[in-house]
Amino acid sequence: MTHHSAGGDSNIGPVTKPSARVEQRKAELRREIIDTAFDCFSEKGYHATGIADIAVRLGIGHGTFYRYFANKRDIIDHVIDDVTGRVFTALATDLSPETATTLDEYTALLDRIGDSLNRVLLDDPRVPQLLLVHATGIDDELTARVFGLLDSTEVVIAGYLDHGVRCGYLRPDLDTPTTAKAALGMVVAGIVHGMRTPDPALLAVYSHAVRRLFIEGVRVAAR
Amino acid sequence: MTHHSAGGDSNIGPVTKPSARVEQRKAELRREIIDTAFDCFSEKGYHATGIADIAVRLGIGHGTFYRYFANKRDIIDHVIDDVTGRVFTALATDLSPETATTLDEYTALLDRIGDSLNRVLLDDPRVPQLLLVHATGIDDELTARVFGLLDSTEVVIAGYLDHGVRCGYLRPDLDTPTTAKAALGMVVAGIVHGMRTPDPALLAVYSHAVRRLFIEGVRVAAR
Amino acid sequence: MTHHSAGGDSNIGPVTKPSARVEQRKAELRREIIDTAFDCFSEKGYHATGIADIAVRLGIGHGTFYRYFANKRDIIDHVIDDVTGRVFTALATDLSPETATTLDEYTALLDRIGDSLNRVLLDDPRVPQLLLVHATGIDDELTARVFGLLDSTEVVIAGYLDHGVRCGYLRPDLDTPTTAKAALGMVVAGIVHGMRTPDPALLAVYSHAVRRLFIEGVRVAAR
Amino acid sequence: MTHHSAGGDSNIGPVTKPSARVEQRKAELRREIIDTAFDCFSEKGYHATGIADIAVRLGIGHGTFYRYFANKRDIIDHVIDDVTGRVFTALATDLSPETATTLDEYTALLDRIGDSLNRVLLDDPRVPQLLLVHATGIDDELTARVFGLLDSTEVVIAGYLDHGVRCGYLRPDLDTPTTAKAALGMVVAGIVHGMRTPDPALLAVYSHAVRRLFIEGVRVAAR
DNA sequence: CATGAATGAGGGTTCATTCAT
DNA sequence: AATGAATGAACCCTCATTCAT
Repeated sequence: MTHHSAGGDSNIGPVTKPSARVEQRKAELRREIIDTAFDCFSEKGYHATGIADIAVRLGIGHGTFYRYFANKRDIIDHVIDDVTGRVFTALATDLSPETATTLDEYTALLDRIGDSLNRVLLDDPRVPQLLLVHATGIDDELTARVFGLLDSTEVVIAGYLDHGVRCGYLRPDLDTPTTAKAALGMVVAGIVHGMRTPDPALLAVYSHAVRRLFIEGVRVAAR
Repeated sequence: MTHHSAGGDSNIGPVTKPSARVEQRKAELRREIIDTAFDCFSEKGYHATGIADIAVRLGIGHGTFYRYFANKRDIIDHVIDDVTGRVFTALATDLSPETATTLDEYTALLDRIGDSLNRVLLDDPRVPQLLLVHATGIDDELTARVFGLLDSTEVVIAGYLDHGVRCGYLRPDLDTPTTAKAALGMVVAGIVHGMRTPDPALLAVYSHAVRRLFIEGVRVAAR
Repeated sequence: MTHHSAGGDSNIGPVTKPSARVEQRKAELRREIIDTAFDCFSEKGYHATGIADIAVRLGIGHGTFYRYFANKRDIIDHVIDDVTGRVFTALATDLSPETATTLDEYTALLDRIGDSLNRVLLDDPRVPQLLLVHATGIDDELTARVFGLLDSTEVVIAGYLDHGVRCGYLRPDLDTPTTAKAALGMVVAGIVHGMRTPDPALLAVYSHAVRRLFIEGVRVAAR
Repeated sequence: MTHHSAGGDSNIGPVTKPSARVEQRKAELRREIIDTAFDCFSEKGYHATGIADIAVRLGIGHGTFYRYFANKRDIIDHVIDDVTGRVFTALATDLSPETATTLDEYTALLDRIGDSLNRVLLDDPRVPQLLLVHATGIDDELTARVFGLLDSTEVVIAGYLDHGVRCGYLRPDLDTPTTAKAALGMVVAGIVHGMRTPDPALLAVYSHAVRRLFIEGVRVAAR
């Protein structure tokens, strides 16, 4: 029964139907198109990128593109989705929710968050390039989505701050949503910085300065 | 501004030469084109705006446009220049360079800077709309210019911080350029916030929170 | 379905060779493709119908289509052939050639012809829809074929007229080919009418009016 | 004042404003586009004709086309309008409404109507070519318009018949709308005939046969 | 033999830019 | 100097057809 004849894919058990092979190949190509589109969009921008550019770079006919995505607008949506997903996944893995119960632990948490961000975004500066430089201004809807992303992040940060207030190592009167917005502002500034001059060392310096500013402010010896 | 012509043209008494009249009219129209282009670009974005849109809105032929600006790329440059100039002028008027010698004075100065920004930008949310949403991603060069603007602002902020350090009301070991970047991040976050939901009250809340965070950090009772 | 195993499946008596089975299946599918193509073409028109539309409606892959027909042009040809054949078959069955020997019999014959036409064409208004609305203008050759159809019909009609002349109940000086053309014009007008508003009653009224006009003309009491 | 200087078109009186010149030129080009589109559509059909074909044949850039017509659909509409108008104008000039009061006069009127039709349509067989061969099947709406044209004609014919009934030279029980439809069928058959083989002589023969059939029917000596 | 993924010619449409008036 | 008619490069998208599986 287990005749390992030619091919070997038509054997017993849950046979990978030929359609499954094809299905997988399609998923692969879809993935490749998204990736290549991501490359093009983040490098040249949405408007400067033609469907043909994506197709040529992938070595496929441009008609093929339209078998996988409805139109040009469709692909940028999927690219953004993909990038967003990747970023959030990467972040979510790393930072456990409320491990910090003291200020020191909190500082350490911030360290880790910063590191994660750096790893995710600076590993590939094309991510912020796409999200912050090229994705805005294509479309009202898309712009809204990017800002929505930032809003979500703010909420997450605010959650961390709330936790800190509850634990008593952050000011009890802290306006957490607003402070979250300010914090995110600093984070984004750092991301943009790293995007423009991708130097891990500089990033570390920035992270450190932000962390200290955030925790202690800039005044001399408090009191 | 760059009239290198012979003889002054705004000379009292002696007849305003016809050419001067014409020159003035041209300058006016040029100004109007820039303003209208600003309107269009900030509302619909660069790519969605056609030269015809600008011309129609102004009531001129679109051929005329090209007598004043070399091409579409040229006008966005001038619009950005114009906006930048307006912002800096407005800010420069208000905030005297180094009037703060104590932390309280410094806080007051920050107040005033914040107010100025609000007045300038939130008065017309189309300014950040243009600079942050629509101007990026048109062009590498233009993107660079927008970032250059932020860089310049950072330098200015860093100057303030240096002054504070010298005056002794800011931490002597403050990494001023880096802290400036973080500060600008918070400012930009506020601007974006105001651009999206233009509510002066919310803005004031944000300004206050940022100021306090900046001065004191977020920790409980320092030490 | 395509088990080409040994042994005939439904072979009574002399074995239907497997190839015959296949041959028959092919013929069936071919038939179905033509029918479905007819549906699509007559409903949406030639250009608005894609090969994919036909294939999807039939539940076959669109590649399969090309195993039965050379190209899109090919199928419309066969559809027209098929329709033409069906119409002529239906008509031929009913109307025996030269049964009319008196004017009354002739009138009765015209009745029957009219009824047949109605049955064939109005039963399915998609037939004239295809032939008269969609088939013309695709192609010079195809247009010619449709007109050829009409020409053939003219010849048939002329035959009937000749018979009437020979029998003496039609004017001896009747220009039969030309009159046939006029008669066909009236018939086609009726078909188009029925195609647009398929009401058997109206059709009957039209048939009657045409018959009387044809036989007697429109003048008052001849002479 | 009357300096007959160069040109001579800027003289006194209602000066043809330069804009008027241009306006006229635009109208001309618009006309030429319609004519050329008519040529292309009637020769090759709607689908086989590209905007580029029209433009090239006219010696203009294809972008220019879009300054005069919104899209491809728009031009066929205007072409049909134009053709329709031309036909109706030509017919309306010739055939005065109700000049016929006797059967003989009526016959003469039919003669003239026939001649007019011949002149209009056979002068340019491309007119029926466009209307009957190429215009149907492009679009439901356009097909409806063509049929509407025929309907209108039917109404006109019915009017003539009603007049004849009132005058007493046509059967009092004549179903005029229905007979009009039949009559139009014969006319269209003739037009199609002339379109396919444009021979005035044949046309005359057909006209004559139709007239006689129409007036007297085909039976022998009406008692 | 059936399938449908891949292909690319082809066509409609837009719009920045030029230039004759 | 102003105008806007003309232009054509460029781009998005469709769909008939091919061919490897």
